[in-house]
Amino acid sequence: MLVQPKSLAAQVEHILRKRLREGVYPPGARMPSESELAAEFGVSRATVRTVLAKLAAHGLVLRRQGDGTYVNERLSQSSAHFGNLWDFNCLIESSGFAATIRLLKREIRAASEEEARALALRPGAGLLFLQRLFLADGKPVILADNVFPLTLFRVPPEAVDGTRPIRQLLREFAGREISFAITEIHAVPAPQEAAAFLRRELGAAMLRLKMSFYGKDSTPLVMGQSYFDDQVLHLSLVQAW
Amino acid sequence: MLVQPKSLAAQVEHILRKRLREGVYPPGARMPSESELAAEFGVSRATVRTVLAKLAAHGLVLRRQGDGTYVNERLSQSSAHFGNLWDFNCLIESSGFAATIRLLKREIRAASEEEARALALRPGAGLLFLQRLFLADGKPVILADNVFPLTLFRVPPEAVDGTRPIRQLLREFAGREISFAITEIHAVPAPQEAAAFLRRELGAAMLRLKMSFYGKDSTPLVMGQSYFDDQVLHLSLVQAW
DNA sequence: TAGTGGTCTAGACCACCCG
DNA sequence: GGGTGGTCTAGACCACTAG
Repeated sequence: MLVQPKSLAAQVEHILRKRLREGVYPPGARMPSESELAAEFGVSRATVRTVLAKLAAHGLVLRRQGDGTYVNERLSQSSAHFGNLWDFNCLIESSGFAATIRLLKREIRAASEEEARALALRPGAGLLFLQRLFLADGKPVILADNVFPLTLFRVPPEAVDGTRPIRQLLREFAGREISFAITEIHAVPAPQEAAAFLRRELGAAMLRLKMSFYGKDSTPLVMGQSYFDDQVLHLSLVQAW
Repeated sequence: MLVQPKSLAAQVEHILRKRLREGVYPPGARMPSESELAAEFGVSRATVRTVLAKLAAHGLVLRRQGDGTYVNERLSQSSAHFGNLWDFNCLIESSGFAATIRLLKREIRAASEEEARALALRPGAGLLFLQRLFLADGKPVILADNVFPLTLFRVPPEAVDGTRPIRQLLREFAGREISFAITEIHAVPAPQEAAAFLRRELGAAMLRLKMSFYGKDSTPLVMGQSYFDDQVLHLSLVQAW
């Protein structure tokens, strides 16, 4: 039934997510039982269970002992499904817009004291600075500044494609995978630059996201500071327990 | 080794979280292997694995194939561990403050059209409205409005203790468990009421959180709108993959 | 009472990292 | 090579919900 490019569980998850997305299992509907799914895919019930547990943790489905697994019908309201808050491209696209990234600035400069501390570098170490504008259906929605340690890259920093999402950029040019991220969310009056690029009045209330991304070994990979126009793009999170 | 008040996995999780909290496994340290933990607790490796997977998903530990499981040392920076964003009491306490709730207003009124839609009621249905102020070490940090359908409660609405966290309140007075929540995060200029209670200037940039809580059967339980003073309390989220 | 999800086990094999 | 986490299985029993 299934071939093996990735794990069985990953394949099952991919198929189920696709069915949920395409409405094969419509919102509110009851899904097949664990045994039925296991039989259909030719895997053990345990494998199906790990997948369903993950989908439930992300709020896509609701499970009731003695009853069944149901498709969460309230997810249409929400954009950021737990794992795409950090990836603005995903966030924009899952809100139903077409996402594009425009590179505004690319500099190589020395790390400030704060940056050095956060990235576990010595002050003055080389950084690649990227300023980028994220557009949703052509409308500017996020202004993002990112700094990367130069030592991270396997290619000259000029070769780094600034129009890629961060995850891809790290994978492709640094051979690194993001393992976790810490995001701090603040409300601030729009500074001049953000107001200009996002077409808001100076001082208007805006969201500012300060993110740090780390690798598997807990190495700091990237820092970022972003201004987010929540009038166009809504920041909404699903949490499940 | 373990008695059975809850599931084995829940007990193991409780013990490991406690050890992490108390520094038995200090930040950055390598934890015992799955087999060692399984032997210590007298459970199968599979049971240990489900627990470690959960801790990893919440960002508490990092796992590396062929190497080991390590305590995430960057979590001290973060307050909201993606499971307590919705519970302001937890959020305040895990930021290191003492949390108290002050009940400002308690009303019984009819549902507006928007409220009725969101709570799946007919317009004009009875609601319990609570306005509450959350204090961190005595300083006001969150102003929260909540509306509950009156039909939810098993006791007269006057008997509902307005100084409890929402989860407890629903459990105790309605016999309901929260299954998931959807939170929308905006930056807005502080309205008069919020500015007054949170001691900020009128129009200052503030976070507004609009939350909806749902039960296992996807029933809407509560709606809330909260103003959050992010100058005292930081809103920071950990995400892991 | 039948069927569902919830829990747990024992064991197997693999992929990976390190010394 | 030895130990680690990653994957998967087959089967058992329990707790719960519905009809």
